[in-house]
Amino acid sequence: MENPVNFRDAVYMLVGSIPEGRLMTYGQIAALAGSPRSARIVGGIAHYGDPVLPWQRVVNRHGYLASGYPGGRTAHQVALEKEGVVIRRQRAPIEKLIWWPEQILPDL
DNA sequence: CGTGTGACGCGAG
DNA sequence: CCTCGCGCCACAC
Repeated sequence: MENPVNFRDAVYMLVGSIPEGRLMTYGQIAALAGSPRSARIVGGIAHYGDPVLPWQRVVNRHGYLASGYPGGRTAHQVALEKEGVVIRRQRAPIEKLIWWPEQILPDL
């Protein structure tokens, strides 16, 4: 059985599964969705996709805030800080907050 | 059905 | 730590 879920649907599923206060990267989501080199596509889906999903929990490889987030980086920062994520110099501590669906990390 | 992206990633300087 | 350049590829139109 091939993957019955389209890339985009897989992205939706993954983004929707990110716990509050945790983060995932575009590349990581792309890889888990079955297309490791489509990180940019995830960004595109974030732009055109369902605005209800917690896109604020998706950041780039370095933890930097999304340049195209509705309302700009400021809005992105506010959304994350609401979940307790501390942003410093436009960057989130991705190393500590990254969420891995297949791996339960010990309590922080 | 062809074309142009881009909320990315990564190497190199 | 920073900037610059280019390959990538599903998606919107």
